[in-house]
Amino acid sequence: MTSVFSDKLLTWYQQNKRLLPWRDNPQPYLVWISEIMLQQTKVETAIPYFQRWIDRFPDIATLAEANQSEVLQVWEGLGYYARARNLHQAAKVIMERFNGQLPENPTKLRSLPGIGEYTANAIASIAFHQNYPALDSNISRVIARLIALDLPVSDKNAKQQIHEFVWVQLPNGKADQFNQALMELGALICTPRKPNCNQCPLISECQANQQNRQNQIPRRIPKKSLPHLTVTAGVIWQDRRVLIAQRPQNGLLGGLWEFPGGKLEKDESLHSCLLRELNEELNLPVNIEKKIGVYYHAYTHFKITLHAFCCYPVSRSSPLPLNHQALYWAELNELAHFPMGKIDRQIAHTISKESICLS
DNA sequence: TAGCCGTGGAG
DNA sequence: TCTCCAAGGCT
Repeated sequence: MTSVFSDKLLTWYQQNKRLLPWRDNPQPYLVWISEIMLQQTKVETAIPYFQRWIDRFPDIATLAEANQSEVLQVWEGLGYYARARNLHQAAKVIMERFNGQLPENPTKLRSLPGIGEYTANAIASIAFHQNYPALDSNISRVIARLIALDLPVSDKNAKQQIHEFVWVQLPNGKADQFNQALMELGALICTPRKPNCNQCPLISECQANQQNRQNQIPRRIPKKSLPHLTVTAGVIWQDRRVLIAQRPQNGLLGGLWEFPGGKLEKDESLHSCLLRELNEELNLPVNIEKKIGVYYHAYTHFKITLHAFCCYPVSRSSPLPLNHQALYWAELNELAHFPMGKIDRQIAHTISKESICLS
């Protein structure tokens, strides 16, 4: 059964939906990849990554057989790298336990790494046309405004009310359109700040608009200020090669490569910090030569200012991967083949372009 | 359960 | 280098 509400919503969606590379042909694999890429990521950001991913890994079997370093390379720049590691691992599980086919059941989908409640329901509805609501932050915001919910959407009670609302409104057999329509509305019209209420197809049913509180709903939770760290990194040269180190599998930038270094401690100079870190991480005494640059970056939970230096081992020696998965002496033209985070990629560009320390 | 996990764009 | 936050999941 349908309602005036869902009729208005679906009509608006048919007339205003964006043409997206995964939308016209919702094959399960394409829907899965798109949903993972879109977690905490804007559509415009994800599109070129999606195209590259599908070109490189056209199906689940190809993905399962790939090397993790290829997977992370294609993902480089998108962030939240656990998503890529989980996609890779899930592909292997699908080959082994599900005959190479993405399961249709939301419970089975949720057993795969990287798929939680939202993504399982999104795949079940969009790829397999099952009747499940997929509650993401867009939909939660839209519903919160529709019912003038005076709570943060993360609140347990708020989630309950939102959940009840979508289950009541969900048109049987059209969950795929319903879910995507609400998300599209949240992304294009019912935006977090300054929603475009005069273009909204649901304006006459929106309690927040009627109360002129659309800018106060949903309620925001004040954020803590981020700690700001100072960090050093060494570009260590030997035989015209530079030393790169692979970060541990889990945690920040897991599996990516970096120029080794670490956090500045209290009352420590940049040079002593770098010497100490290279000894702790690599058991490698070095001489520090010229400074390469200063890099600022904001992660999700802290900000850093990183000072990068050219270094040379005091004597010919072999560093040890005491804090890393692996070490590698790379030629400059090899660096592009090793997945890196934003700052380390910038450093790699700098030393490649300017031949710093090489002459 | 609340903290961890990237990056880019908008304001 | 200000704040906010985007189709969340994991521990």
